[in-house]
Amino acid sequence: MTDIDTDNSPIPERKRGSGVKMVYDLLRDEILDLVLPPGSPIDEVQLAERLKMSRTPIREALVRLAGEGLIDTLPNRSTMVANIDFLNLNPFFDALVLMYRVTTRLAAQNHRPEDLAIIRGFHEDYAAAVQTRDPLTMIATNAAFHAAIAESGRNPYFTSLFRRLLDEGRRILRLYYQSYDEQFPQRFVDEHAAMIAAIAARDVEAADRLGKAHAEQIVEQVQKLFARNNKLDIAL
Amino acid sequence: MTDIDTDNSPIPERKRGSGVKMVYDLLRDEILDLVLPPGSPIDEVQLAERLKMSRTPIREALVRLAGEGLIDTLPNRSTMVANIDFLNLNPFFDALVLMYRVTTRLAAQNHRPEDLAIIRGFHEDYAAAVQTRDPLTMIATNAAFHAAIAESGRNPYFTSLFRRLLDEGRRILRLYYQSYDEQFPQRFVDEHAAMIAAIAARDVEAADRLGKAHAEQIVEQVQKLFARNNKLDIAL
DNA sequence: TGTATTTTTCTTGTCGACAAATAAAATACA
DNA sequence: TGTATTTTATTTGTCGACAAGAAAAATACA
Repeated sequence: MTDIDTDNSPIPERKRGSGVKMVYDLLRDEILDLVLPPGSPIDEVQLAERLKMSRTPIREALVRLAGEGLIDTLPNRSTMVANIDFLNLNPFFDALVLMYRVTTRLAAQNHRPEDLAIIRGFHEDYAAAVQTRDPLTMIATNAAFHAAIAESGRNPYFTSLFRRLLDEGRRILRLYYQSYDEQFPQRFVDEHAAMIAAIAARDVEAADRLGKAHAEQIVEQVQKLFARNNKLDIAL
Repeated sequence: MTDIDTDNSPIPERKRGSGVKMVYDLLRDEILDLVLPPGSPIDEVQLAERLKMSRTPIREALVRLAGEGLIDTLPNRSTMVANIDFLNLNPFFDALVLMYRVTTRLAAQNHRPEDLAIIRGFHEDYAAAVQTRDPLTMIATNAAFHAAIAESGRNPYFTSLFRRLLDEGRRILRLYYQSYDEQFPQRFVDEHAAMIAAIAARDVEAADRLGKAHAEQIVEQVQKLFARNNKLDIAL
């Protein structure tokens, strides 16, 4: 009964063609929620046994994840969850701030009425998650909120880069919420509301400004956190 | 003797692990050079026979190409070369201009001495291609030149998006050079030289300005071309 | 002749197996 | 005891095969 393998899954049958997507979604979530921390080895055979499928669909999912930079594959050797370069997050921050600006700006320009309903939906989900103080849900709904804004801007190139950055951000924020008190999320709720207002009013400049401020505020907080942690590490 | 299949390839042996990359590189080149035009069907079995390998590595290459948006995969049905939305290139142009600016700017900021040699190398390759009036090489070396600038800026997020845009640009420019006279490339050579100078001088603002002007100039030309073509199409 | 239904063909998604490449363990040797 | 070499074990990359879905062809029916 001390069996680690939890194979009482009641779904032995699976639709044709859903295999890759299933593995992809599962691994992606586990990576972004740090269930699989950076550097974790990923064993194809083990996964195949756990999900009761052959290695072929699993490999294809891994190829896709590697393309998105979520895992690293050493030729002929192991594959593992991609590491985060905490020592130099600047490229990440630069890209994040710019994409916050651009996507919010484009949303103000190009959104359609039906987009606002979706955006407001995620906004409320995030507010609810802040109330219940559930970090994982907070992080995920925050990312979904901004991804929805980007979608309404209707530039697939920006959207896909922004999605990738938000994904990476989920992993970084996960550490943030683990070690920092959670007073900021409420402020984010207010800022989100202001962004929605600017988008709805089609005020491009205001949207740009708010997106930039929102992003820089997040960056600043994360940088402050890491600066403190680094000092602690050195002190030890 | 009227056999279409050209299977007198003198390389029956192939190193382990090189299969996927080989297929990926081959298909990528053929797609970007429009040897496989947008909408072309891609048959796994046919490819497997041509390259004398099983379908497994081919499928993995296809998954990767799909992740980069170069092919579209219909579930349980065919997979084909991704189409280009000529009717609305604005998202592409917006992203392209911004990335030209950002990458050139970052290059001026973050490049190292050894980067300049690489950049100048591609610059000369491009100038040479202009002399010989070889469109395919012009397009490819132009993309390589700007990709090298992006690399020297050292922001992998921007670099990968820019690479994707340059790839897409290769396909679009391919049509440009097919139907337009080729007097512009020489002007591009001069603009490239100016960009290199600004980067070498670490003049961030000048680099930004030149990158923007260069990009907008290209966009303008392509738009002019398509406007003319559209009118012709309507006239017919 | 035109439409609906069945049959056939073709392509894809998945599987289990095998061999090459690498890492780990075991052994030999100084 | 420590290093070099062989042996074993593990894991990956590739293969050929098969069945599910969808498209095309063939047939039935009006």
